Amino acid sequence: MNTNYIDELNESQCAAVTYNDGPSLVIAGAGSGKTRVLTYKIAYLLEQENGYNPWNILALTFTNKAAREMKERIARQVGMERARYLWMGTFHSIFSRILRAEATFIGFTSQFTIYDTADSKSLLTAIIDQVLREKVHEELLRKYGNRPDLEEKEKEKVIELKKIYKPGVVQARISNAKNHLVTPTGYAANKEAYEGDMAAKMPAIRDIYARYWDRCRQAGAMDFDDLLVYTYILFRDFPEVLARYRDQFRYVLVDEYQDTNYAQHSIVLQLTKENQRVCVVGDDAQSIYSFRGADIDNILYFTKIYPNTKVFKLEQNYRSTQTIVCAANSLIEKNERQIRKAVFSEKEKGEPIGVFQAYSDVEEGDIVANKIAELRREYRYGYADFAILYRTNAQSRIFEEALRKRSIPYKIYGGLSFYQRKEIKDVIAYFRLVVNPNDEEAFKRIINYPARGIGDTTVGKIISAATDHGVSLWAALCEPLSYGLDINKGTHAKLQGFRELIESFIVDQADKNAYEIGTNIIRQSGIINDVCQDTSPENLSRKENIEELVNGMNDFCALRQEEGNPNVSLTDFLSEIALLTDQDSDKADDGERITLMTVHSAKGLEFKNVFVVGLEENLFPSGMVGDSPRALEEERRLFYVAITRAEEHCYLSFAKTRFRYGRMEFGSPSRFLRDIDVHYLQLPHEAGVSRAVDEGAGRFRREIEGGFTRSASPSRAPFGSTSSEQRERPKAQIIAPSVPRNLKKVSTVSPSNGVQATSSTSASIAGVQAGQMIEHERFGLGEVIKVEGTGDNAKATIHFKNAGDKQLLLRFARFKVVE
DNA sequence: GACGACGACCTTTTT
DNA sequence: GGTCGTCGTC
Repeated sequence: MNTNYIDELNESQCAAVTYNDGPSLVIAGAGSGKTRVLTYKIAYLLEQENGYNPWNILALTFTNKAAREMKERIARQVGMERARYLWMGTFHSIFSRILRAEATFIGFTSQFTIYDTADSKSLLTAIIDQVLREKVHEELLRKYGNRPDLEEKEKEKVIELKKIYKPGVVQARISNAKNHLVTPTGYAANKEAYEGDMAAKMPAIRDIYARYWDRCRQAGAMDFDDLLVYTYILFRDFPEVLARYRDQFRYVLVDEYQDTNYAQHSIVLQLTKENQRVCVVGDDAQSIYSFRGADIDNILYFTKIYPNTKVFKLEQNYRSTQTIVCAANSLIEKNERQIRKAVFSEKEKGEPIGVFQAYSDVEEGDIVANKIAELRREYRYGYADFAILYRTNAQSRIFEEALRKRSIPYKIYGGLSFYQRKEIKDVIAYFRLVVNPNDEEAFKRIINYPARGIGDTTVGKIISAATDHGVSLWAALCEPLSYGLDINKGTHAKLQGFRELIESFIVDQADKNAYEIGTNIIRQSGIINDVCQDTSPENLSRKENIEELVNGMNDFCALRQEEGNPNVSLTDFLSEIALLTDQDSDKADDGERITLMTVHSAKGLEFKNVFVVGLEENLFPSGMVGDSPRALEEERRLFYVAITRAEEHCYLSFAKTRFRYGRMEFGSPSRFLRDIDVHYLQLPHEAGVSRAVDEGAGRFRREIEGGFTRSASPSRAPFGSTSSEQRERPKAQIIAPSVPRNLKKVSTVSPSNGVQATSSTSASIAGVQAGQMIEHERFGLGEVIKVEGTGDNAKATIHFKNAGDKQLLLRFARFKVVE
């Protein structure tokens, strides 16, 4: 435990940490130790005399990763036994926790489903179709009366309209409304919204929104935006509930405040308006998520909302060379809307930022790959010291090819996440339906998967019967007769078969943990058979993914049990994964690789060497900015984020021609290249772009610090990680015994609790004492601090070298004593 | 209900 | 250029 951490802070960091008499706004320039300030501030709050209890502190972040890392760092300061009771997490996860506890107030159950973006889009597609049909039908009826011969015309009209009502666009508008806390009623009454819809030729959006809202409620489901909207409504309509949380959260901290939207801002205000104990940290220059509803005004005008705000500016950059910092400053200066600050670095001056011109996108790939090889030779960098950042994911392919050609290892971020894969979504849909049978999207997904002869026609009938009677699809399925379902005997039997299957799982669920019920479902639903039908590569990979999921569930249950939570239900598992993203299961640190990612996903990261590529007009800045100055400024901030990821070397490149949408296109260098003071650039020796190279920038010799790599934080996904360490552990067998090929030998599953009994759960655990060193399967080496309780309740506090302090129930803990 | 052909589409994406 | 959704055929 480190008690003198205050000494490690610079003056402004220290001031920000120790001030807590009122609202504070910490403007944290890139690389200025923002996370350090937040963690130390929380530690400081906990350790003050008459200080705060951990559960009095609410700390909100945007990513699970940020929350986890911060919690670990705080645990290092104040110990895990206190840190674990902090309310620290993403907006969405904290609010879903609150909503599950208070679900009845807003007419939900605590089992509510969380629809991901795909679910919500799929539901919207269905609703758009429905609403348009009805509208067109009504209109023709009104105009011409009942004429069956107009059916064709009706169909055509619907198809035409569907081209305008694109699900993605409709979804964005509804999401935007929710982010501004506008409910369907409010939307219908909102003149501005209606005019916007008319301008977009989509007057029916208000109806679509209303129906979407109702259908979600009917299904007992919330989308990501609803988690915010309903939290706001809960606090607004039930002052006694708000009072409870307001009294509990005596101090509220928000990370990345520049990325908050109106709803998030409003909820923070609900909680803090009265006592004003709030601290927000952020950098307006790094606000790059306005397309997701983030409103930079929240940070720009924070001091207007909280008039007594004390503002702290962290301006010393500890990450980058002076040249990189100055170049970035000269760029961001071109923005109007910002909080002025003077970021500076006291590191070496460093080398100028190299600018490369390529004739084609392919050549750009070659130039970058060659430069990487050159830098590696010259400075002995590891592969992990490099990142290639681009504006769009589509640009990654060229660089992949260039790197592959030279056998340079790389990893790509982005693309389909684990939980977005079809086979995983199918399995999860079963889980979801078992937990919440009203879940419409889960229902539609699996009613005929694996194929059981229930086709689209039947599903269509169920849907219209359900909507006509205002019940869920499940309710309609259970009582087809009462809801006037017109189906034949055979279909009826198939439907009831499905109902019985799901009901058997529901019954099963009562006395089984998530892992057991999960494997049961996968076996008995027929998913296994479907996946094992043949050994095609796709099926093999699907099988592996499902195994991965099951292993994740096993880990999840085991971990929760170790922490003293014996009954891990399917609901627990689902609510955990609903808000997980791929970034959370960091398969990242599996060695020496170059990183390829979009600038957006690079936010918050740092690399010794950064290549920002594709700096062309209509690409970076994106062609979508049009003539909107606001959008252009956001693109500029995005470029600012890109440059400030670099610690030692930064390179910018553009190509004169590029393949896009299958066509060769000509491009011109990005206007952003001209926004950077030429003093900090090393321009290519080409006519037109060439300028005198600044010799004064000098050259710095980097001290080569031996063959090290930056030690990545030991953070890890709560479970389901794909790291190699865990791959080596025995896997649970879920595949039908008839097809055991290719499967590694697996351990037996103990019938009592469903958790693997492994060799490391040895008898020696009975004699664990303080002071011993142990090796845990998951957390690695650690020292036993103390042991309390006896028998089944025996609990050890262990200080892990890489994972911080943990309290584990010996009964379940999987470790062995080492000498 | 499965499969192949054809056409429309295309930014970024913390949850 | 690559993906996804729709439509027509067996």
